[in-house]
Amino acid sequence: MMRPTLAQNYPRTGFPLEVSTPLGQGRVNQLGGVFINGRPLPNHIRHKIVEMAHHGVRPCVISRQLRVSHGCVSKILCRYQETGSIRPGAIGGSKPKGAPAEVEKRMEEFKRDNPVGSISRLMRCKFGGKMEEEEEEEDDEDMEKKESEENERRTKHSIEGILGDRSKYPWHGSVSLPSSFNGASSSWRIDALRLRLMASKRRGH
DNA sequence: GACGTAACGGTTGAG
DNA sequence: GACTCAACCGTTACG
Repeated sequence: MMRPTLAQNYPRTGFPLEVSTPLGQGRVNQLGGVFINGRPLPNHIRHKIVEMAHHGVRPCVISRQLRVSHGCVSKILCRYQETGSIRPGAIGGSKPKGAPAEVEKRMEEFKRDNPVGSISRLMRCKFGGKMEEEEEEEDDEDMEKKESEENERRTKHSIEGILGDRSKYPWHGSVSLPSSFNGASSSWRIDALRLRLMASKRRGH
């Protein structure tokens, strides 16, 4: 798919309006929402997106209401369909160089026995021990704790700090997976391909 | 107008 | 402690 040059997107700074917060981290998207480039949306926003979708609110409405780009709404909902989790993936770090042989063997066996769908989801069911929703709820509390700790530690990097008033988003609770949710998207796999391409370019191939 | 997707720059953290 | 690399993020714009 074609894409305009970055200069078209972000003529001057390489990004849209920067929000003049004391933190100097926030940026404003086209919908007027505040975001931190490279950082996940706050958990309660992600929750809200999923819940609204669950209630039949259309993605475009969610996008406008929460002032989150529709691409992001789409991504979050697709991820939710795929994994059953609203949480962002683990950012940063490196994968272990190699899984222990036993683990690899088990994964192979598991793949053979379950030749469909997302292995990760199956793995979660098999080894995670908890049901998705239950896990999600507990994780939320955990996340909330972690978030506030995180905020104290480094408010500078938190969109919560920029958005400030969390009481604006009183919504909190568990979300059940709509049965109509089915299917998958592969949009973010492109990133992996892209990086591979970049790496091979760097190596001169 | 709504939606899915591609391409991008940025952030993060293990190694 | 500084650096690299590969994972993720949310954005915009195209189709």
